[in-house]
Amino acid sequence: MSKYFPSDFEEKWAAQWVEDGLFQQTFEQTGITPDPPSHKATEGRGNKMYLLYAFAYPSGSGLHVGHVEPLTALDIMARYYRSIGKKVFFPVGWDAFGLPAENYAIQTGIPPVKTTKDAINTFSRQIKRIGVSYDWGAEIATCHPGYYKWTQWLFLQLYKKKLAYKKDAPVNWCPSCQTVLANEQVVEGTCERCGTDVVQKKMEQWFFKITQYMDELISGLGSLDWPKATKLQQLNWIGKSEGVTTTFKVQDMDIEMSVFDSVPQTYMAQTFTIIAPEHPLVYELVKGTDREEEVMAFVERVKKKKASGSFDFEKDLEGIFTGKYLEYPLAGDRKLPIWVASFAVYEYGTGIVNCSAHDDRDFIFAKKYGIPLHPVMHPEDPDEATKVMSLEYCYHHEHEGIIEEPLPFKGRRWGEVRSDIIDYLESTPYGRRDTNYKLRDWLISRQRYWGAPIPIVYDPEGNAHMVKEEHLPWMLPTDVDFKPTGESPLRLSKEFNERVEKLYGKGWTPEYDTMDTFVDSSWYYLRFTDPRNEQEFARTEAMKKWMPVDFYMIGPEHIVLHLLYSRFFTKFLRDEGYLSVDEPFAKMRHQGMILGPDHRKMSKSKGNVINPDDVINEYGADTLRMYEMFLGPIDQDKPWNVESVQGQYRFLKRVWKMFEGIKGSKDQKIKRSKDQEDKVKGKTQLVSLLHRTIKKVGDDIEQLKFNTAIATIMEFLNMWERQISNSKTQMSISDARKFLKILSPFAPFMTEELWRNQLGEKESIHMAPWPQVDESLLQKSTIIVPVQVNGKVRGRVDIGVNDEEDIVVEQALKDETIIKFIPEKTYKKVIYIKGKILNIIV
RNA sequence: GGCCGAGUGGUGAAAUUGGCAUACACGCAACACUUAAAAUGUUGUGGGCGCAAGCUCGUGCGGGUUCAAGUCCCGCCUCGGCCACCA
Repeated sequence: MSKYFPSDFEEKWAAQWVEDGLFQQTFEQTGITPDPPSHKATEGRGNKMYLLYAFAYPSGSGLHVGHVEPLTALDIMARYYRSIGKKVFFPVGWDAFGLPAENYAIQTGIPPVKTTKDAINTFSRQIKRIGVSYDWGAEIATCHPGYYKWTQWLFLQLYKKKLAYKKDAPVNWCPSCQTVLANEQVVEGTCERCGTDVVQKKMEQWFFKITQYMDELISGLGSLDWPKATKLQQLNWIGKSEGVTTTFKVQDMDIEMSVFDSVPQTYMAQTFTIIAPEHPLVYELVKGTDREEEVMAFVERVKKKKASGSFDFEKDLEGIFTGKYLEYPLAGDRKLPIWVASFAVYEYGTGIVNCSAHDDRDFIFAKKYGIPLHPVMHPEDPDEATKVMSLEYCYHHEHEGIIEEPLPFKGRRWGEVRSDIIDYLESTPYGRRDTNYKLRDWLISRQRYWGAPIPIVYDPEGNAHMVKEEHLPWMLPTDVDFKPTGESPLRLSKEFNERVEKLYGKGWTPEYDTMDTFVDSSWYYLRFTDPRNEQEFARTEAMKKWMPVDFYMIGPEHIVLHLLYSRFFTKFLRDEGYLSVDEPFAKMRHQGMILGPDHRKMSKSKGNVINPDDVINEYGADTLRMYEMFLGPIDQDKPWNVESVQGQYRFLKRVWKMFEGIKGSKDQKIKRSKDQEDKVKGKTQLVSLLHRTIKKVGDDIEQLKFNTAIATIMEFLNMWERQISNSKTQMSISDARKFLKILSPFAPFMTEELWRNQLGEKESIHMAPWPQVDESLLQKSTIIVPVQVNGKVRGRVDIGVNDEEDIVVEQALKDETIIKFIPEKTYKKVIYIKGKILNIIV
């Protein structure tokens, strides 16, 4: 047998597995008869295990070490769950539409179809090279007409239910990408992709009415096994808040204004009203008055500042008086001056707020412009109360204080009075209980080429009609120019325009926009269950068989958008009768980021990028996999260490060497002669450790603790080598086989090579069952227990596992080093935690 | 500003969930093999004191609970992530 050269066999086995179809066609088992539930099942419904890694965008630069970590983790799970008898479904697909390919086309003129195909080929090759046991038979790509046909179908279903609608709305526009961006794609006022300042623009846009499902998107989180932080972020994003909406008349005008307030306790403190600069009512208020010019100039200035992204609410806290007053009969004949204020948010609530002394921003604003304030709550300390009432500082409404007004509630506590005040406001003609959300409907229109065309056509009067289902897939035209013009590229396609007139009539025109790629990627896990179906997006039985996804691994960057959208689609399709699950992803975790050796995020400009191909060329794919899994906990950010990689290579070489000695040796019965006693003892110890290792590796994989699983395997190898050199004890072949098997999910290539060539097995190691743990071997008969005196470890005793306290104490008191610390030879108290520790208190 | 997470050797990190702190690995040092290097192997490796057995301090800082705290409680400090004008 030659030395360990991974390049000798890794690619051979990768090709062989594909040829033998080892991990293939699981989706075809989609079945009609569900499998009987397994007792081994710890996750998943019955015996199925749907494993999913976030839909990858096939970028031109190829696979990154950051992809290798989650891919390997899922692959380990896939191989492990298969060997304990689960039906594993582990499909692969490509989130293939999107801006980078189109931007590249703008630069080079190479069509996105071509670059995307190349990129997918590169990714596929690399993923196969690291041995990911994907089911390639279920491969899908969102840019394929066979896929986007159903994305368009989904759009039409939403349209039929009025959950897809068109509206003229101010949108975020990126001047560089020449496209509309969703709120979520605007980062600090700049475009998420190119960093250009985003501007506001009004356009007719298509929306999905995700807000229809807001309450269920909140309540559904309860049942999910997701990281706590992720759930919280979703909650914050939806931003539900309950309160009161009150409506009042503007003095001397025929205008009513509504305001939302989630802190209605302040209502008697409210002394002025602010309105967002973007609000159309601003113009109505000042139109034709002597304030019109000044106010509208202010509005323009603030809007521009906000659009540029440089708006800072503390620095730019400013406003202007409209000259109008809001009638406020809740406080007698009080009139609230109406101000346009830079910090009022048009998109939230009604865009109009009544302000009081009990809010930091309101307080600062009022002080700045000399607007009177009227505090109604104060602290219990009388000195402090005087300061608050004389407006020395803002006593924030989140503090627990004593209510002064309204009089019927006087003397009660702030937090406790809230509900009663809402009831009171509801009993007046002005208020009603109300709920507000931060979540907006989902803007899906994109003035872009490389996406799924929106399946809508317009008649000559401009009315929207659905593209007929028999015309799906509504093909993306190819005769387009990629130069950005601010128009949708599809507008200039001759074929596209002619197609519509031919199919629908003279003067009919297509919708030129394409869909946000998040639409494509928010239902792909359903298509996987029935990827070649041409009649339906997926058969109901197929989805019933596999859904929900049992384990989903995605990067933390997808916490908000992708997950909310996917949950929305799932709930919609359930309501339409296609699906029987409420939530798509039962269990989810996030992989951490692999940082550069300098502990910073990898990037070309920093020159700290590690290329997985280089690592494979030097050490092989097994080493790369082992290293990334050994680095640390999967959900944590971890720096790459160039030198540490060799540690894994060294370990694999040692394993390889061990199996050199195995070939040809037979399982021998060791004679129980005197000189053989060491051997027997060593062998017993080794076998016992092997079974503990098998158990721990399995447990660790199920808990995603891949780093400690590997450490455990290493400990076993250390022991194995020591036994060979100390007592000349070799393990039996059947035990060596078990060892190889538990290593095989981590290092699939080397273990396969040794399994077949060294152990002479005919079937792949990856089809072999996980070794059974012999529970009787897990028990040790004697253990070493640390002995503490007054809480400090002073010695150890060797005792039987089941020995009771008095025996252990007796043993401990025989030990000279221990007795040294018990000068009086007596003790007050003894604490013995069975098998763990003995503490003697003197 | 809000929410979440994290601080353990020279480095990446373990710690059966309150029970021997530093498993496993990297690095480093010495030795063996070698003409030499690489590779490999052996031994050592938290700080201080000591020839040594051993003692003592030690998980960001300060307190507390407990027979026992990296782990639980209270108060700080530092770093990272996300959201940030949401009334």
